[in-house]
Amino acid sequence: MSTATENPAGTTDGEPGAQALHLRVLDALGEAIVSGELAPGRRLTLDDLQQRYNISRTLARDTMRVLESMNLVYSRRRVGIVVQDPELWNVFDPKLVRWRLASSRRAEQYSSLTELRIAVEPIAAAGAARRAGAAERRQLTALAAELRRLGEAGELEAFLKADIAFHSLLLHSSGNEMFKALDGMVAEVLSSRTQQGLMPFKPRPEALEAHEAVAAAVAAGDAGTAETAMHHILDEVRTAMGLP
Amino acid sequence: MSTATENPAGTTDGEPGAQALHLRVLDALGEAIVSGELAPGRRLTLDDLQQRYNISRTLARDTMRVLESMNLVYSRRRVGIVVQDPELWNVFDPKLVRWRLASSRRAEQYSSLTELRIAVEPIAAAGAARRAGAAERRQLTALAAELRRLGEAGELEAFLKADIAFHSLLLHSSGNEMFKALDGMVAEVLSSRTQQGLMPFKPRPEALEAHEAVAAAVAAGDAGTAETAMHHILDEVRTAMGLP
DNA sequence: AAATGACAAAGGTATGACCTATGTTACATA
DNA sequence: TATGTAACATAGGTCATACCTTTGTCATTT
Repeated sequence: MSTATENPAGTTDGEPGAQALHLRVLDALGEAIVSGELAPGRRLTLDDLQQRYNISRTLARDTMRVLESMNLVYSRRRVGIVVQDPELWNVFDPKLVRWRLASSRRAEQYSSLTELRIAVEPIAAAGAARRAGAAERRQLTALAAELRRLGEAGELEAFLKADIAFHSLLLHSSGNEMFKALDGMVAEVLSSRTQQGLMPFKPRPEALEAHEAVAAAVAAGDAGTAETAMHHILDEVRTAMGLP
Repeated sequence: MSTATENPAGTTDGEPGAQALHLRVLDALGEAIVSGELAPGRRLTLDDLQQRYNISRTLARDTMRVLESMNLVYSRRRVGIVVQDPELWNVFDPKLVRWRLASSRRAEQYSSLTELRIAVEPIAAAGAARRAGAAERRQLTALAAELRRLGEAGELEAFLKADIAFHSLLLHSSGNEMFKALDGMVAEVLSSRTQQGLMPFKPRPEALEAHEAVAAAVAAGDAGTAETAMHHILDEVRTAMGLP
């Protein structure tokens, strides 16, 4: 086995420009850890990785370093690479969230994310009411109107898209860089609700009103009202998901 | 320059077991990017890194991979390593937070974190009221009592330590893994308040009462009250920091 | 039983080579 | 002149190998 001629990393090798090798290995290993296939405390060596994925030491090290930087593993001389306790993982890393959503533990990840939404989005709405730019306020109002139109027409797919745009824009208008960084995760949660049939055929009128209320409050610069209205939206979500 | 004999990475070489080389390089580069010394769009090459820090290509690549996984840079063939726009950074990565707190932009990082606390901690308190274990409830109550004692005695350092323990335990009792992961950042914010003299000589009585109220509500399993009481604590913080 | 020292395993680091994608430039063509 | 195209050089991607350093482990000694 001089060079990696034998289809490294178990790729099906179908599409040409698939992905960089190190990313595929990273994803594979990350998913293995997150799924519990490689349990906490499990010890690996660079040699294991090289053989398991048929890669060079360079790539094994690259992958390990990234995993280490996410606190999924740590490495010690003479010991090897050890899978960390989940308590220590950087659970805000988008890669990790993605892996968990793809695993059998997806339900837990969703409820964590939903609770995070419940916490953050009202404050983000208040922040937007204080700090959003004029264009953002206009766009938010427009999106709320579009949500009503699409919702009443029962166009669920388009509704989802607009809903994601609404919540994402709100986070971006909040003026808090950490809130902005949550937009991908919120989009993920919203998509999944629709895909898993957790959405009613038509959005409830209360939800439509609440979105309009948020947009109006943000447009008016009324932080308190924006926060409360966003709370109403999330109460909808909470009950829809059967949370307390 | 055959091997790295000339004091690589600019270490002062004083303490023997300082740190792994790759971590020092990572910190140095991360801080350089975060501080703006390496502005977004700035292009580097692996060769640059090797020379700048007097390291081998192996380490330059390791460092780059980690930075890439944090979205601080991206790398493209024939182009090099490009510093990303701050909008795209993984701002929840603890390393990044640490670098920013050490930079001249620390104030922005603090206000982002504080707003995040304002959002998360009340919901975490509510979660704790629902899901905390018996031992956690007892310990929270004990910590609230200790906070009163230390606060009234004016022992600021011990108070800070207990305060951190209180908020950290609350996050850990919330039953939400993502909230748990914020404990280090909350501790950081709390420490800084005291160090920067933003704390009154003695904690305000209202703050002490609010901590006791949170503990009592969690102990009683009263989620709504716990959430509200935590809001009061954070209102204190908000006004102390001069936020709206 | 405890301290000590030899040994070996595994990551840490350094080099050098070759592969491959891709920006750039120059040239040829319409 | 504008445009498509082919050659070229650059810089990361990947691999292989070698040596250093730390640190578990185990046998030896006291």
